[in-house]
Amino acid sequence: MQEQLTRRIAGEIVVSEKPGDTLRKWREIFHLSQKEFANLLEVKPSVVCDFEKGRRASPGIGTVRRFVETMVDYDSAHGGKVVNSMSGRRTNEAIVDIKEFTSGVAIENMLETIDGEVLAGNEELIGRPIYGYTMVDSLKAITTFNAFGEMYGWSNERAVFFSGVQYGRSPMIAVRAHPVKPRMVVYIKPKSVDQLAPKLADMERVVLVKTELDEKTIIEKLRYLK
Amino acid sequence: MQEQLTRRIAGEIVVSEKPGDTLRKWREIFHLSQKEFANLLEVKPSVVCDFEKGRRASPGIGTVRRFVETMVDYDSAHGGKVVNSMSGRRTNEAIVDIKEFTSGVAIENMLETIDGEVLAGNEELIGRPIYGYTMVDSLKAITTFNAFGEMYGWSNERAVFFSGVQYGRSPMIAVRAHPVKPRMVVYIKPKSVDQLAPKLADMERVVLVKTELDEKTIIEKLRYLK
DNA sequence: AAGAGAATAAGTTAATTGACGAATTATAAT
DNA sequence: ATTATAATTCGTCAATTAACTTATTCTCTT
Repeated sequence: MQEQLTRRIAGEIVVSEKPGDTLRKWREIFHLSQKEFANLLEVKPSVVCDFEKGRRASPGIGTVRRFVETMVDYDSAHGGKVVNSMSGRRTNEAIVDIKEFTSGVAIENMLETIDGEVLAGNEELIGRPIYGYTMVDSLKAITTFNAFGEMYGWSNERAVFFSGVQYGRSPMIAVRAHPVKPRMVVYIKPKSVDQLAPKLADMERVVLVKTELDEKTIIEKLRYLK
Repeated sequence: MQEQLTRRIAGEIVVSEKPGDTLRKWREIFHLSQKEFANLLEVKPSVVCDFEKGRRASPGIGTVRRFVETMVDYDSAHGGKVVNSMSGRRTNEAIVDIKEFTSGVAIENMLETIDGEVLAGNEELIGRPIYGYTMVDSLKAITTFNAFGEMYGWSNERAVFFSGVQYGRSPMIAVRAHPVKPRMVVYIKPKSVDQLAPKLADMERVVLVKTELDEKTIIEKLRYLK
């Protein structure tokens, strides 16, 4: 949550026409005076002012990061009023885990890691890199309206893990129906796999895989993958 | 959409442990070689490498911005494969408009701009600043499951405009029910306003306002407010 | 095994940042 | 009106960035 917000603010500052104004806006949202803020940062107030007033037109990302993190951390340490007020959003119980890698991971690599059996997908598809994954509970994902949009993290070049799979049909149908497609779909301990599933996977050029590892183990193993 | 993605990537780079890796990740997602990317940026390939390899530990935000915008613009200009693939999310038809200001706007200011009549809220509440607004269609917002979480932009210190208001009760009840509260609620041309609404507003310390301007006019006027 | 393209490394220079402190100008609050 | 307190301006200077060039090392593909 904090991380999310930190990224968000940082992004806004970087892209902003007037980074200084944006920084100030956030300082004010956090109810900090320049002086207080400067104290937290262990710099002089004039430094804060220089940034806000744009004398420092293109601060380094280190500086931006420090500034933003300081605000967010400060707030968190004081009850997280602001941070929490931003968090009444985007928690979907269907999503068990969602993560981005810092760099690409070849699908083959992930296959090994999760001990996966390929149900659909050729050499070429398996060679492609993915940049993150999402793990969802199938039943909840289907009943929780809107879950499929939220499934995709920041890149759709990712793997989607489904747990609680019965026949393995619905998840692929959902993938087919949704405009955004993942590169890889993994069924976690499916009861069975309907023959339609691999067909749909082929049509969508998605690698379909099943694994007998359980959710926890998978998350654990993936933690150390990039 | 582009803007969104640009901010997102920029934020990720700034906060990243290894900004260079993150930059590279995105360059790869956009399917650009260092050389191609360097050409687009009109710099030498070694410059790209310098960043990716972290020789530039804390690049200026101007640089980051240029890099990210170049990738995103390039993609957009070539069919927007990547940009569009990220966009299968977060489109809620209930939301008519949503915007963040670059700096705080006093509620009083906004009142003038939209020619609003105060139904609830004292001096103190009216003096507070807001940092953005969201305009929603009441009916859709209520029928579209989950809309109330999405209503809040990046700060909840904002105004929420409701159009299509019948009795003006439901919107305030929704506000009351939701954990995150806006600072200001505006009814656009309400048919009537139930007496319960201002009571709820008082309880929540929210400024409740009605205006007889229509949606378009409001959006137009707000465009020039900060 | 050779050769091409991509990626890294290293050396260099001008421009900018990051930070300070002192002086100045708002902005409240008694 | 007076006194704090907060915010801004600006000159200065060491440290860093941004960018170029050229040379070297990977990594494929044929």
